[in-house]
Amino acid sequence: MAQSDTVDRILDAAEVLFAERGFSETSLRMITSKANVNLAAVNYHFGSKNALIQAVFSRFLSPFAKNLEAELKNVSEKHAEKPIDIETLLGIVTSCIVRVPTQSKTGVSVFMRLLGLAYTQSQGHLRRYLEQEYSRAFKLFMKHMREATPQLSPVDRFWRIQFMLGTTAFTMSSIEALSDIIENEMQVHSSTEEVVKRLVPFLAAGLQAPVQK
Amino acid sequence: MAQSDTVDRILDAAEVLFAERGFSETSLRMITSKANVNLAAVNYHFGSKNALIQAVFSRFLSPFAKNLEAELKNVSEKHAEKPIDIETLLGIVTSCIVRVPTQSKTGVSVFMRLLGLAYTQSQGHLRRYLEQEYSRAFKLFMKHMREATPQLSPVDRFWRIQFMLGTTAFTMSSIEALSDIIENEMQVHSSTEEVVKRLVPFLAAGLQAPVQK
DNA sequence: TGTACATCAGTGAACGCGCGTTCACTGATGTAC
DNA sequence: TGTACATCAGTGAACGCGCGTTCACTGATGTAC
Repeated sequence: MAQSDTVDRILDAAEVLFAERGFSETSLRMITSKANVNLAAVNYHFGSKNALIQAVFSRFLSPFAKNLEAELKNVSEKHAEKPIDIETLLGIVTSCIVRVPTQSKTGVSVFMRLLGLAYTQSQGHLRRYLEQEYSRAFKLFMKHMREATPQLSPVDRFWRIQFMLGTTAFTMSSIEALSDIIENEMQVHSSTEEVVKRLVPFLAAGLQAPVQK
Repeated sequence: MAQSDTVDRILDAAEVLFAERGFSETSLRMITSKANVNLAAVNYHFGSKNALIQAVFSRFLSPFAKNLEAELKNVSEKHAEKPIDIETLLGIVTSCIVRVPTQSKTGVSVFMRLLGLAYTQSQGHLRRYLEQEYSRAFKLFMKHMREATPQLSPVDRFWRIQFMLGTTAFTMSSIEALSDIIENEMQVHSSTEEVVKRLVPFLAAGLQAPVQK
């Protein structure tokens, strides 16, 4: 056991358990026993349970944000000042997500479920941490979103982007349960990648729907 | 204090606190002290915390399900065997939701946030209870959904309905936070009803989006 | 090269706390005879 | 009409439990002289 592979073992176990059960429903004792690590090691290495939660997110959000910023800059240079259309924009986001987990330890679906939970269960400290930590990538993405939907008023755009994030977050947070249901009822297997492929046209159509009255 | 208005006081307090904080983050002591009621009264009247959670949902879901079934039957008779279109269908659902809270004690947004949390935080017992209790209304709604989207394959329809539920649940569960943000940033006030009005075209467009490949 | 000390990852046991639940009890109201 | 008993809403205090956190400690490794 090399020096401080303990830290990674804790992060791996926490990532999986948080994704399976949520944050307040996962105790440090569950995490440390899954990781085969002493209970006190979490507070030794991370300081608190909240700091551990944030560290779990950093480990996968940091490479994602880096990918996203790079890719957005790259594509917008190719587009030579013309705005990127919505489908391309959403495609960039999903491809950046899919590209991360090779760096992380577990599959895409765990990653996705955590993203869903982050929006859905966040207890304040996490939301504040994420906003502060990834505001640059988020603002860049929003700039392109603005350019891709010039027909929308700021208020309509705001709400539609929230609807889009909501759909994604929710779907991702319950993707395992939903895949099981459809496998039972219709004998069709759905990978996370396939679900994302179905999600993109739904979102793009919703974003571009005519505004009512 | 008339006989067993205690029960209603507990339900009122629990409804508000669950909506504000989620289920496992709300303790019985918070509920009973807000309700000005003895701690033991919850277990006396409901038996357990889980049973209280279910009771909170029943109190608003039962009239909603009743409204919905009646309205669906009513409108489909008028349509004389022709399928109801999506916009009308979604309009029926939202109008049935909006019509409930006069029977319940608190506003629409609490109701909505609870609906969101039910999907998002449900700890198994709640999901099982809701599925069993309201399967008839749900199946009726699904039948009309099927007829309104004949162009979709069963798998596509399944996923798009989940996307739709997800968008709604998520938006409703964070509607307060989002309304605050937009009020700060753009000086625009958004009532729950207005957000729902924005949501419907988004959902309808997503549901009817062309299927990719 | 040897010794003394500092640093650091990790440990085992305990801490205090808030939780859901239980239990013996009270006091008001209804019912039977 | 009066008495004995049953029912029922509500109470106060305690129960055991699992939680996140703390603390004194160990033992290995690195550093200074």
